[in-house]
Amino acid sequence: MTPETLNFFDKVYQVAQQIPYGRVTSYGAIAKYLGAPRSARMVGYAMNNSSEKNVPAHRVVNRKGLLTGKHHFDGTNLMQQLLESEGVTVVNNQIQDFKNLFWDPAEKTPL
DNA sequence: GTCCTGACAGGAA
DNA sequence: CTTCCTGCCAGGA
Repeated sequence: MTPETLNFFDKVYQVAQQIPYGRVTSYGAIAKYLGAPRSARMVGYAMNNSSEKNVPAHRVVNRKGLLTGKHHFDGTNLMQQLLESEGVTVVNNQIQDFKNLFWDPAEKTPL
């Protein structure tokens, strides 16, 4: 693992921590923001180790607003619970009104 | 060293 | 609108 890789992972965590309460973003958006638009998968991979970090991984979903990473949380619907507790509506593992709740780290779009 | 896998994304059919 | 296929990059066997 190269130092650059460690930096990338660390950056991912930092960006994820910037996600506002009740907002969500995508792996690709984070990757693109870090200058690695082709490394969206690496963002998800980094999130795998986010358990030890203080990172709201539940606010990061794929571009369709689908909770693809819910299986990596303890419970079956823990990720959905966390989101709904923040006011985000989730139906069938999919975030409703995803486009409106989407938060681009580059744009930092306000609600 | 090769091969397989994965919390993705984008485009095509 | 949905489903399928390809490209990417890092890690583990």
